[in-house]
Amino acid sequence: MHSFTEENYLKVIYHLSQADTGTVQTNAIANGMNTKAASVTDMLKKLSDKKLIDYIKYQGVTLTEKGRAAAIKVIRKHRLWEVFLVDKLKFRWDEVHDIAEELEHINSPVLVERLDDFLGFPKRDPHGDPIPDKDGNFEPSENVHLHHMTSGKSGIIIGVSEHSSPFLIHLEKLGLTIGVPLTVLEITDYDGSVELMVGTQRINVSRKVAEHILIKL
Amino acid sequence: MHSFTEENYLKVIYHLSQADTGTVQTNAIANGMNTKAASVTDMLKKLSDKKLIDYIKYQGVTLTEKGRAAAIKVIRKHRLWEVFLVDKLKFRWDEVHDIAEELEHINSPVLVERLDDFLGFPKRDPHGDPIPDKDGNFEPSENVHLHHMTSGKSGIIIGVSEHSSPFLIHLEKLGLTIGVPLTVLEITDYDGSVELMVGTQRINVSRKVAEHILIKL
DNA sequence: TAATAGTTTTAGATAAATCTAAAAATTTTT
DNA sequence: AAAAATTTTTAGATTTATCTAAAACTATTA
Ligand SMILES: [Mn+2]
Ligand SMILES: [Mn+2]
Ligand SMILES: [Mn+2]
Ligand SMILES: [Mn+2]
Repeated sequence: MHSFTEENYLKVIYHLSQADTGTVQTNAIANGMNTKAASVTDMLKKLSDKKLIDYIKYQGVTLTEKGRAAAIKVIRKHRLWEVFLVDKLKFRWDEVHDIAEELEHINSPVLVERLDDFLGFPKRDPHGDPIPDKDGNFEPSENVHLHHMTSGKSGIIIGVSEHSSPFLIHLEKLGLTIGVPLTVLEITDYDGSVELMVGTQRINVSRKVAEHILIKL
Repeated sequence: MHSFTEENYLKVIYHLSQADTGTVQTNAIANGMNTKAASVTDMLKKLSDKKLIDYIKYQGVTLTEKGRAAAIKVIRKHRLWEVFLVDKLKFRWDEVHDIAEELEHINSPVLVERLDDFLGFPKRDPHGDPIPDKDGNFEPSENVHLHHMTSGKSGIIIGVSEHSSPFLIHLEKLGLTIGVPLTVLEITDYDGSVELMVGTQRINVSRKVAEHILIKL
């Protein structure tokens, strides 16, 4: 089995390789892991020895099929536990990420399958992220980030790409939760902030916020 | 917070100090932790520095109030998760111990309270062990081990003091599960095995098995 | 293309938890 | 109360994951 640390590295590498295509850089991983580049290099050698990543010195890394499968297993667990916490234990969507960061490392394949069954095989977690099935398959969401939309376009909020409590509480205050329909009035040239119509309300969100809201057109 | 390892040491020390009174010996801990006496000595120094145990070289250890409270928190989590696995996820009682060994280290006080609520504040786990409440209180069971009973006495099975899958599956085969009423016919002098009446069935269990069955008179 | 800036790797240390082998202390037996 | 047996502790290594500082490499800019 893989250590907690190895699993967290794999998850960070997976998410970075989703964000932009191409190889993942040492510094980006260090940032994602809240650690130093030197520590990352040490771990990259280890993950490479285990055939979880393809690694060429100075050239960045990509996940192997084995590494990708391992990363997706962890992500599946994370998202299933988040559903459990919200649906069954009545946590709010902004409270569950940190607990799921711990629960995602529990190692029992049968537990994951039983949990999935107990939850009714949910397709998405409380933040709108797709939940991989037991074979690792999921519909890669065709969603667009709010800051990439253009004036006049409409859609509904399908998810968020940041899970921190302050961010989610902020969204809630603005009434911007999953399932809410909206129309983009304008993307401001000056600061990139987005002017929205939500129901009868006119709302302005900063570019920083818009970058973490996912819209289904 | 305490590391997983520290928590496991505290739990082992707690259980050993329940088993027989007086101080707990280094070798007993080493046995319980599947480690070597030298490693235990190292850890005892660390736990002593943290004021979790009272430790005098060569004289064994006892838990401080702080140490006892920490141990009981872990035990509470272990037993609540076992109830979750059996009641909600439909695991058998012999399948849950190892998974609970991992789940017991998840660190979120609010999660434990929500879980307790979700499960309906159970008083006992699937093996009949009492579940400490959020303040650490529980009724210390006044039960007697089967091998300490005498001929003619009756009672019902209230719990088991071993949680391994082979043992529990063996009990299940004999029909000796929690809640079953029985009468002791004889404690054999020769090998300590116990002759039982369970319903209309006459059953013989070895001393080794009898040592791990708890009876409420 | 040569200097500069930025990124990544190596070298060497540290902290946690473990180990083996040997020394020290305690308990049991004669 | 010695001697023997057992238990416990120390000394010194090892493994994993981390760090800082310096060296090596790559990319950018002039
Ligand atoms: Mn999350
Ligand atoms: Mn994690
Ligand atoms: Mn158990
Ligand atoms: Mn444990």
